[in-house]
Order: sequence, then C-alpha cells, then structure tokens
Amino acid sequence: MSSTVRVSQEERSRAMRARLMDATIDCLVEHGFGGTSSTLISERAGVSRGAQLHHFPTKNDLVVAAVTHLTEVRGAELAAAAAAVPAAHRTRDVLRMLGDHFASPVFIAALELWVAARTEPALLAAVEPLEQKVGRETHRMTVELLGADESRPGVRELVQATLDLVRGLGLAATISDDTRRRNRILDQWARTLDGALT
Amino acid sequence: MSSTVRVSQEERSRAMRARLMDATIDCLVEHGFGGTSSTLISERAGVSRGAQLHHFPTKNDLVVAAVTHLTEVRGAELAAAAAAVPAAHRTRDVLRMLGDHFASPVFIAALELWVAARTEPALLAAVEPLEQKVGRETHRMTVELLGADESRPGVRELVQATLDLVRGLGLAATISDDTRRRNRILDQWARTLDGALT
DNA sequence: CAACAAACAGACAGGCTTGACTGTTTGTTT
DNA sequence: AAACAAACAGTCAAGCCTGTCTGTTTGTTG
Repeated sequence: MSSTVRVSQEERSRAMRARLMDATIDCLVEHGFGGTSSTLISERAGVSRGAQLHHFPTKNDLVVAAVTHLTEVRGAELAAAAAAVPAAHRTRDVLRMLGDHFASPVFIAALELWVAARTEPALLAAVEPLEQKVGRETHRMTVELLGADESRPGVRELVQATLDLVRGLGLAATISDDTRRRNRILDQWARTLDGALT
Repeated sequence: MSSTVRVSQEERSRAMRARLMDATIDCLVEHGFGGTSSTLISERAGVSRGAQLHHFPTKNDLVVAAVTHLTEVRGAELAAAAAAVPAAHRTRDVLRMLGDHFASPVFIAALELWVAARTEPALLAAVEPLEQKVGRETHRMTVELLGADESRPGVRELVQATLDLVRGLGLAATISDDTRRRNRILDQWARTLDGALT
C-alpha cells in the first residue's frame, strides 16, 4: 500500500541541489560565512551528510554553486522590484527601491560572499565575474528607470555614484538598520540628482 | 656579560599587547576574519601561545581589544589625512582623501570586523558604539573640511550621503580595485556637491 | 526481472582551533 | 636577598570541520 510517488532521478537531484543551495544562503544570512559549516548546511536543508557530499563533493563546490544561484535570485528580485516602481515621484521611488534591495537578505548573503572572497581565491574566481555582470545589469536598469541620458558628460558617473551610495547604505544597514535615516538621505539625493540630470 | 636592558613589567606588558593587537589587524587584512586563528596571530606577532593567553585569556578578548585599537588608528589616520588636504580644489581633494581612506588597510580590517560582528553578538557589542563614534567624528570633520552650512536644509543629508558613498566605493574596492573609476565618480560627485551646497 | 548506476545514509579519521594547565623566567617589594 | 607576583613558554585534551569510505535504497536500462 506504499503510495510512494515515483520521482525521476533528475528531478530528485535538482530538488536536492536547490535545497542545499537555498540552505547555504540562509546560513550565510543567519550565521555569516565563518559560521556556515557544511554540517550546518546539511542539517538546515534536512539532507544527510552523505547526500550532500554526493551532490557537492567539496564545500567549495557548494558555495560556488550557491553564488551562481544567488546571482540569479538577486537579478530576479531586482527586476521584479523595478517593475513595481510607480510612475510618479520617479527618481525618489527608484532610489528607495534600490535602497531596499541593498538592505535585503540577498544583499547580505552577497556581502558575506564578497568579503570572504577577498581572501579566498577559489571563491573570488566565482564571485568576481558574476558580480561584474550583476553590476552592469543593475547600472543599465537604473539608467533606464531614471530615463538618464548617458551621452551627457557626468551622467554616467552620477548613476555609478548612486549605485555605490546604496551599496554603502546597505553595508551600514547590516549593523544598525535605520530605515528612516536611509530614506532621508536617499530623498535628498533624489532631489540633487534630478537637478543634476536635467 | 649579559647586557640585558631592564624593562619594567608595565612596559613589557604594553608592548606585548600592542604587538598582538597589531598582528591581529594584519591577519584580518591578509586572511580575513575567518582565517584569523589565535595560533596564526601569535605566530605573526612572534609571541608564544602562553604569553598570548596570559594577556588575552580568550580570542574574543583579543579581538575586542583590537577593535578599540583599530578605532584609534583610524581616527589618527583620518585626522592626519585631513590636515594634508590642500586649500585649492577643496571639495574634490577632500573627497579623494576620504575615498583613499575608505580603501586603505585600516578600512578593510574594520570591514572584516563589521561583517563578522553582524553574526557575533560579543563582537557587535564592541564594534557598534565605536563605529558610531567614528561615524560622528568623521561627519563633523567632513562638514568642517567642506565648510558646509548644516543649518540649511538638505546639507546634512548630502554630507551623510557622501560618507555612505565612499563607504560603498571602499567595499567595491576590496574586490576590484579600480582607482581611476573611483576618482572619476568622486570628481563628478564633488562638482554636484559644490553646486548643491552653495 | 536482472543488472547497473545514481541517489542517499551514516560512520570514521585526520587536521585544526581553542583554552586549560604546568612549569620557568623576570621584575617588584620588603 | 628572600618572597612574591607578573610575564612568558610550551604541552595537552576536547571539540568541530572536512572529506573519505562502506553500505543501502531507488530509479533506469536492456
């Protein structure tokens, strides 16, 4: 009477890998890179240690896979948030949207990987190219959202500055989350930016 | 014939503690927080493990002491850099000075501690108040260097934005150090800031 | 259904880290 | 100088982390 549903190996494998990668990102957010041991990940994912090692022979394999996975999640979240920005108060709301993204768990996970990658060559090799890709996409998206004309001198730099600003705000938010402060700063920058872009 | 100079206990103790704290910061820069083991620190400092444990019973004691020490070093370096800013091209050079500081080893060490503190309560308790203090002092110093009038609406937020920007640039610099890009952005920011502050 | 391969489970060994502990040297105090 | 305390040195055990290994289950193929 075992009503066990038959699941294909490919399906099982994909699901298992996804669970492990998600658990890895969760652990990064909750315990930081240093506190993210492979044992902890397998427990969090509800996966036996043997299964984990079967899909990802080394911890580095898992982390690198999680980096790729995280990049996709970040891209998707950003795109969704961008689509939800209202038309009125364009600049202000675009900046707030960016500010929110750079204070979200996915950013925190990316931050942990970023900082760890600085002193781990194997991680850096995986993080650097993906980060550049996300950076370029985010830049392009921001230019489009703001309707900025990059052919005018200084405009490109101002968009870059805006993105580095929200990155800095996101870093500050990891220790003391002060949303009101962040929004005040972003609102003022929105006014200044509007003046400089037109 | 042992021409051993007699050194007071207090002096020896202070020197030993200083060597250990400096070595801790060096290790943070070179190996990251995760790669900074107490054994590594004692080797780097040229101090026996026993002596290390005598001065700092636990690793946490050492790291917390290093945080305090690092804060002092950061303050001193910033003050020295501030004093060296030329009078001409004021805004531009002030921003470049800040940009350089937030890309220096002391900032990297602080970044490692900052990120680690997010998931380590004992560290956070030491880092948070000191970071706020440094933040306030840096803000005050920047206002003074720029000759900004904070009584005017928006000025305070623009100075805060400037500091969060250099923090974001510093974070980006840890992976791909692109000084030219940074200076282009800061120069443009300086022009925009000058327009907004006057 | 038989044979095979992939997926899964859990035990185990080697290496590293931390802090406790014992012993020695050096400075201070009386 | 004797007695004491602080500074210094090095060893050791407990615990965790990683990755290897053996064995079991489940799906696939002929």
